[in-house]
Order: sequence, then C-alpha cells, then structure tokens
Amino acid sequence: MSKDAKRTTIYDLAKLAEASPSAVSSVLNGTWEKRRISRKLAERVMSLAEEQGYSVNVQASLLRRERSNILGMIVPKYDNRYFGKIAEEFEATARARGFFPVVTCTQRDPDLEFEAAKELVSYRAECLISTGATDPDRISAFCDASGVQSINLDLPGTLAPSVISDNYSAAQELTGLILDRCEKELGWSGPLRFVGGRLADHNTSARLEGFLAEHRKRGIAVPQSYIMATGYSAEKAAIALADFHPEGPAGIFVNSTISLEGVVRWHSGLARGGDEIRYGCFDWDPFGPLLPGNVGMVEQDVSAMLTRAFELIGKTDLSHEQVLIPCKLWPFQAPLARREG
Amino acid sequence: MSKDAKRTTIYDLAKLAEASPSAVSSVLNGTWEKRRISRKLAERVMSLAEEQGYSVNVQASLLRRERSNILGMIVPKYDNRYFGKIAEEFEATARARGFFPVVTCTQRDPDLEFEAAKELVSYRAECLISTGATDPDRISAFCDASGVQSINLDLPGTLAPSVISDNYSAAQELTGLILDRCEKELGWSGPLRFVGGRLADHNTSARLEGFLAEHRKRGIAVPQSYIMATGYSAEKAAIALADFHPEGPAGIFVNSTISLEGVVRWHSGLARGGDEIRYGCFDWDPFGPLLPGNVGMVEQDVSAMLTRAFELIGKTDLSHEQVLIPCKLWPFQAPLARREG
DNA sequence: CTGAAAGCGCTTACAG
DNA sequence: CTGAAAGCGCTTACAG
Repeated sequence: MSKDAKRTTIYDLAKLAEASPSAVSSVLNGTWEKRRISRKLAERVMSLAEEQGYSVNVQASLLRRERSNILGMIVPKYDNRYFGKIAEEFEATARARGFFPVVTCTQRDPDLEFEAAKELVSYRAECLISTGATDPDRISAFCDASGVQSINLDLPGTLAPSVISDNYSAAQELTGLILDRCEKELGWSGPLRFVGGRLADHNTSARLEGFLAEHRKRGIAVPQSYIMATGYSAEKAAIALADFHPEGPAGIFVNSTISLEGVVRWHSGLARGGDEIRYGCFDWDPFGPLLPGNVGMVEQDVSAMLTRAFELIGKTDLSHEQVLIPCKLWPFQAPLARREG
Repeated sequence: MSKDAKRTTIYDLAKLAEASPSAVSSVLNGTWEKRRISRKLAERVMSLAEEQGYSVNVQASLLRRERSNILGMIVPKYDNRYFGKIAEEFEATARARGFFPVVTCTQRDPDLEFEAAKELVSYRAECLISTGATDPDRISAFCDASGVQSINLDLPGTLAPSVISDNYSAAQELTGLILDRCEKELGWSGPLRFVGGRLADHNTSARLEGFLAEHRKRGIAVPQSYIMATGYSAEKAAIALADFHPEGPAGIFVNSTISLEGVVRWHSGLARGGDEIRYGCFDWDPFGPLLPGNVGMVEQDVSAMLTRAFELIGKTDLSHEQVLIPCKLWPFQAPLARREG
C-alpha cells in the first residue's frame, strides 16, 4: 500500500467515485448531510477513502478555512515535575477540545522563547500560552501585533491575562508549617533560611514576602544573610549552604525542587547536627516524603490553573488581570532521621 | 499596531512597495539575489515587512512547497527524567536542523498513540519518531501506507528502524554491581529480587535476561518468585514487596525509577533489617544518590540515541534493524544507612 | 441532490 | 531586473 509517489487527494477519490471533488470534500469533512448528498455516494466515498489510505491534508484544509487549530504553549522544561505535568495536561485538554497542541520547551532562554513564539505565530496559532516565561511581555507584544491571543501561566505579565499560583499564601503556610515543626520537635523557633530562586523572579519574590510575613506575624526577625536566593540549580543551593555547619537546630524554606536537591545533598553531607534540621519545599516531588528532615511540600494546582487558562481562550476584551490559584500544602508525618555516620 | 482584521500578506506589501507579489515573495524568502532583484527594492520590501509586522503564513508557504517541515515525536510522559530529557533534546536538535518539532505525550495509551500518529500524518510530518510506544508496528504500518517515514526509539518495532538502549548489557552490569556490594558490605551473595516493569515489554525482558545471565555466571540460582515484574507504578512495586520482611541481607534490582519510589517507600517503612538491604535502579534520578541502600543507577544515553535517530531521518531504503546504544552505570559510594526506628 | 468556480497565501517555472 | 500565471489541496457560497 506504500505510495511513495503522490498521496491520494480528493481529486483522486472524486475520479474513483465518479463524483465531483466538492462532493468528496463534503463527505469527508462531515458536511454531506447538510449538503444533502445521497447516503449512497457518501458511503462509496468513505470506503474508497479508507481503501486508499486517504488522510486529509490539514495544511490545505486549514489554510482555506483561515484557521490553524494550533494552540501553542511555551514551557521552560519538560524534565521537571511541575512543568512536565503542565505540558501533559495542556496537551490532553487541548486535544479534548479539538485543538492541535504544540508545546515547545525553551530552557528558560529568553531568545529561544521569542523564537518559538515567532514560529508559532507564523503557523498562525489560535492562542499562545507562555508558561514560566522569562519575558512574557515581549511575547505578548509580538503576538498582539500579529493578532494572536496570548495568555501567561505560572509567571505573570502585564500585557496579557495571567493565571498564576497564589505563591504568597502558600509560602506563608509552608513557613508556618516548618516553624511549627521546629518548635514542636526541636523546641526551637526560627528564623528559617530561605534557599533558592531569584529575587527578580516574580514567584520567588512573592514567596519571600509570604515567608517574611509569617515570621513577622510570629515576631521573629529574619537576618538579611538568611535570604539565599541564589538561582535555580542544585549546585548553587549546595554552595550557598557550604559554609553553614549548624551546631544546633535549624530550619530551611527550600524554593523549588531543583534547590531541594542541593539542600538534601548538603544535609546528607553534614558531619553532625543533621538530626536537628527541618526543611520544607515549595514544589512537589514524589521522593520528598522519603527525605530525612523534610516536613512538607507545596503542590501547585496544575489542573485548576489550566482550567482557568482554557476559559480565557478565544475570549476577547479581557483585562490583563492576574488570576490567583490556591496551592495545596502536604505536611509529612514524623521526620525521618538523617543517615548515621 | 494591533491588526485584528486581516493580517498583512505579500499582496499588501506588494501594493505598498509598488512591486509584484512575486518579487515580494522572493525578497522575503531569501531567493531575491538569485532572481536578481535590485537591492533597493529588496530593502524597501524588508523594511516595509518589518514595519507592518509581517510574518509569513507558513501554512500557505509549505502547502505550496509540498513540505511540512514537521518532525513528529510521540512520547509516553514528559513528567519523567528519561522521557522528559528525550523530548527536550529532540526539540533542540530538530530546531537546530531547521525542522518544526511537534512532540505529543500519549500516556502509554495505545489508542492515543495511534490518534496522535494519525494527526501528525494529516499534517504531513516529514518523519515520525515513536518513543516508548506500546504498539510501534501499528504506527509504522500506518505511516508507511501514507508515505511518512517512521523511526522507533527506546522500544523496538519490526516495521521501522529502531534505536534502543542496550538493556541486556546494562542490566547485567547493574546486577553485578549490586551483587558485588552485597558481598563486600554484607558478606552475602544473592540471589537478588527483580522488581518492576512488565515481562511482555521488550526492555523489561531484555533487562531480566541480563539480570539472570549475571546470576548464572556466578552460579547463583534465582527462584521464580523473585521475579516481580508487576508493572509501572510505585504502588504496585510497594504492594509486591508488602509481604517481604527480610530478617537478614537482601538485594533488589529495581526496574525504572517509577518502581524505585515504591521500593524506597517499602524500605523506609520496614520495622527493622533495612540496614542490610542493597538495591540498584535501572534508570536515573537525581535523588538516587541520596537514598539509603541505593548502590547505583543506570543512565540511558539519550544524546547518543537521538544522534543516531537523526542520522536516519530522510534516509530511504533502511533495513529495519535495531541499533543498540550502550548505557552508563553510576555506582554510588558507601551506602547510606536507613532511618532510625 | 450536485457541480463549477473562486479563493486561502504562498512559490516558482516561464517568459519577457 | 521583474511580472503574470499556474497550482499546492482543500472549502464553500452560489447556482442549478
């Protein structure tokens, strides 16, 4: 059946069915009943199509209909619980609604992000969702100029509606949880250290505010040096903590599972004192509950975020507001002890 | 600049530049020097395009050129170190070579896989790479009938060339590592248990063969009941081990990080005896080195696999052979002890 | 009940 | 140096 030469078109089918290309077209795209084409012809065409392995040339079809059906998404990473899940759910939802999802992973590189956006615009995407984009406004401005709708997810922008996690509240809750556990289990109350992320990043700064608010509420002062927003990498987190050899109790607010990796590495490398360390992490990883000292993690509500984002697709005249989605806090039971020796 | 109505076309540009659409087209697609269009006109057109925020309608352009530039990939999950990395590298490589990568996540669902393949064929993808597909041959047969090239990655098929990891050898090495460590650290020699995966799955069965070969080489018999290929889920792995309360030393070959989660959960839940457990995992996770009892992990060589796969793209008359890519084995240093009480 | 015709936005031989 | 024309494979008012 392999037809290397030319693929079957509606013209081929028309010839075989002894009908016009128009009739074939409408049979194939399901409008034949409306056009009152005889069931007999319709069936003949459909079985011929099957037989010839015909598949519509979507490129041509959509060009003619001046649509693309493409829903674009830009995402920093796949290899990440949070963004991986976002991409997966986005695809499933888009597909369920009849769109053709095209997701592109841009590695947090602003230029790659913009290139990907341009490409998606060239394909005349119906809408572009920028997830965790480093420069969402640049993308929105470009989309806007080309008449393509854009929506921000995870990280907000000012030129398009944004659906983001309620970082402030979740960070405050997580801070409270860690402080409570330090008090209960170690008889010690803060201040905690804040490790990971970048202060210039909206989410990190919102989380830091929540972190500080909870300390303030409890009357605990946080020294400036306790804020270690050293970026997104396990190495940097480990380096930031390298000089920290706690003699007594200590607590850490870990910003993102990427930083968590560094914190755990530091923790398991401590000569002693590790048993009196408690930490919690903003973001979720299945190995989290198994890490000694980890008292809880925040899980962002991906489904809720996407549901809200999809509600905005196709809507015009939207305000560029921020929609805040609450997160879930997962406290873990009794802390596991650290490795011996 | 927002043009909600109609997007700028080459005809608009032609009018503004007082030139023909043909000239504009060739300026815009870079063939103007070949067509010996005056630099003056070219520059006029280009600045007008810039000014009008023109972006070529790729749909129309590619339809005319009877190409799609699309390179399709089907992948089971994004939210997974291994497949997430494959998707990321695939995209970067495809883009670097001038393709438009479209990757689709199909959740190990055979029907979804097939639907996605059909969709990609409708878009006239130049080539479709099926990664970890449950039924690669069904996809290859369909692609073949439509004149679309297909390549299998990770899981082999018989109707298209396959690039896969050398599961057998890596499993044998990992088995050897675990057995060595058990002997050295616990003074005990096997047999190990094999946990996770499905025997019907090519990779699991190749790994099991390597596992058994290493035991055979050392003259260690493996009881049938030690093979617990219970599928791909943390729960199932944990359930399979639920009745296993080792009194003395024991060792486990963990098939996939998904199962690892279950094994670690089981391990950390043991009332006692956990200190004399050693395991290793086929597949890589950054938290791996931090898990007590974990002596090493296998990392599949994603870059090498993709490099080989890309070499096949566009090649015709390929045999449907299997290309085996060696894996890397990462031994971890001294085992960490388990949690206390 | 069905077909001829125009057109989606491009590209590219062909003819000056 | 440049334009008119045909055509990629479809869809859809329009006219019977």
